[in-house]
Amino acid sequence: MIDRSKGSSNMSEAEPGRTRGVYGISVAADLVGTGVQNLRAYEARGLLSPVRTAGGTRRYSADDLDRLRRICDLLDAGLNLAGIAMVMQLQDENHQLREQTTPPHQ
DNA sequence: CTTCTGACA
DNA sequence: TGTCAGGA
Repeated sequence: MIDRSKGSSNMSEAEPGRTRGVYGISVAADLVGTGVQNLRAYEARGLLSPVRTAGGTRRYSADDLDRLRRICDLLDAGLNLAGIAMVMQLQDENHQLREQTTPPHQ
């Protein structure tokens, strides 16, 4: 099926390479080389937070795709979904903290 | 496309 | 435990 409501030949739109690059779940699954069912399992474990459209379809941004890649790498490293979830949480906390406060460097 | 349940390595 | 497969 591949529901792509976006991407209607809209060149006039600004093109932020991150956070707004939307992909269908099938495209994201193909990109990471896994099935759509696995992507849902990752989201259920809190490894990802894809934007949900009004239709209920998931929209995977480039950032989410990068996160998926990290998941695959950590999974190959021998970690389970729970361990990856912790890594993701800590990484997200660190990212937010870095943007909020001034880096304690010098 | 979504959700859930079941089975296999 | 994680992945694959089927049906609603």
